Amino acid sequence: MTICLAEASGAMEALRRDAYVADMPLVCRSCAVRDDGICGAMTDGQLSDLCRHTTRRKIDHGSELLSQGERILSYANILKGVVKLTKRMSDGRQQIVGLQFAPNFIGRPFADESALTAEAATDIEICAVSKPALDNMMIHAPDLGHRLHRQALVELDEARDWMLTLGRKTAREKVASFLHLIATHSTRDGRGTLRFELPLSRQDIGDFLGLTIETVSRQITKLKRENVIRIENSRNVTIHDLHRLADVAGVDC
Amino acid sequence: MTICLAEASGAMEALRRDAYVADMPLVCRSCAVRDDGICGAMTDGQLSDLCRHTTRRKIDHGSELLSQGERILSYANILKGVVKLTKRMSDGRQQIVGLQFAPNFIGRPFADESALTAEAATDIEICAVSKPALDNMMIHAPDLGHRLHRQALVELDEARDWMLTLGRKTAREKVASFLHLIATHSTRDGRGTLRFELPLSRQDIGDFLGLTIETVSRQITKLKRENVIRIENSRNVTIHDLHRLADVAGVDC
DNA sequence: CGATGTCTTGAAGCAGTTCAACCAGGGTGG
DNA sequence: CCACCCTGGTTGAACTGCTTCAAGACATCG
Repeated sequence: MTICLAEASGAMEALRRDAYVADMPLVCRSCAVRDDGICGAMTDGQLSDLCRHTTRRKIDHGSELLSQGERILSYANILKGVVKLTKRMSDGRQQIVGLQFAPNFIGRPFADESALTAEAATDIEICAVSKPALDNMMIHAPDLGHRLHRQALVELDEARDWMLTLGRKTAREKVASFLHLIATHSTRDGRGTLRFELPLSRQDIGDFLGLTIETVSRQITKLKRENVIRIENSRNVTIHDLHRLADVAGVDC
Repeated sequence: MTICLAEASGAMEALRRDAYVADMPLVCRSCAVRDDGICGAMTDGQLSDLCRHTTRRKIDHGSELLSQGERILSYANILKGVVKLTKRMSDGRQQIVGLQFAPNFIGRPFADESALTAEAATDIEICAVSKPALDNMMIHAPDLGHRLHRQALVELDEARDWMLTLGRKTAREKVASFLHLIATHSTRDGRGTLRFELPLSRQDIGDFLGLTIETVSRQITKLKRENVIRIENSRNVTIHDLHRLADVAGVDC
């Protein structure tokens, strides 16, 4: 099932051997998220230590990183792209319970088995870390523990925010909330207007919002007609007035 | 607004002064949760240190411990009772995003301002701890940090489980899920049959499930008619077959 | 160019809401 | 002690927002 976070050996042996002697590992030097995520909490020394247990990978959208009920063998840093975390019921119903963007960390310390499925929503790039190696490092680097603790709390806040969306918002507000979420996680280019590509299919959006694909589509069309958003090719979104979108989403009230 | 987690000084000065010289603080000796929650991670010495910054309190149901948007000045351990965590929108809609039972810890490390409201669902008893004191202790007691980290992750798991309930289950399944949740958090007396009192009003249950009070009532009545549950005085529940309830709830699939 | 997958649109159905009345228990005061 | 109210819960009937089912549009790719 799982293609990435399950196996340990990687393809970059040579690079990593070099890295081991250097102050900062070679792979990490050009890393986009060297100072973010959990790596920001580590010294060059710790990093080159840990580096012997990491593997960089590119993964196509749709591939599972980790599967509900499966043993967790690795953690991972997202370097690029979006990962969706989903929960499934036996009859096929499913709910996306979280979206992870770069440079976030994926994994669940203190657990052997995954309670959810992690799947690449877009094509992604990750830096996988062997679980025992990081667990071990956590003992000796309290700063690392703090970062992970902090991220867990941020994810908890996000999950609870979304519970309000799922439980109490209308379809219109839900869709607007989703667009708002993606908008605020994309790099703002230019002043005011935001332009980004949706990382999720309509089906995924539905699974994230607890709606059907049709309802999502209808609400998007409606927001389009009202000029709250603009969409081309069903994935490329432009937002002129983020504040207005937030208003429709019922955010920040 | 907040009546408890905001102020620092308490009524048990004398007791606590005594506690300071003893190995294990006097207040803690008879404490029901001494070995659970976060206190279980502490030595007697640490405990008597921390003890100078704690206050035991009884609080009536309905009282707010902490209010959305307010500064966090204290943490608390729940010794008895149930606390609900809610999020409100400006138009009055609200969603319960978590229930906390004894001996859980309430609070949000690494944040100054609360993103949610904590309110006593039942009459409760808590042991409030000054935030700076515990924050400080966290630096020197990594074990404490781990416990808090662990609890945050458990809460995250619970939140995500509930997202599936909110987003993808029917009213019937939702109500059954709620009853199942409460059932599994109450002490099982006797073999098989469970008997407990609902800690939440119908309104609260609705706010927890993203339903109206009427729908909750109807579904409960239906489950009653089908002998999945028994209810007396609208609050005292008896469950003969927990497995059957789990089945109706769509849990564990 | 047809084939396939993704998205949109329409029409009908239904689960859950809304509005309104009613019921039960528990206090309060005459 | 009964009449009164008040709060929390139940039940009914009409409505509506979202789903379901079904068909069509659009884009991509062999």
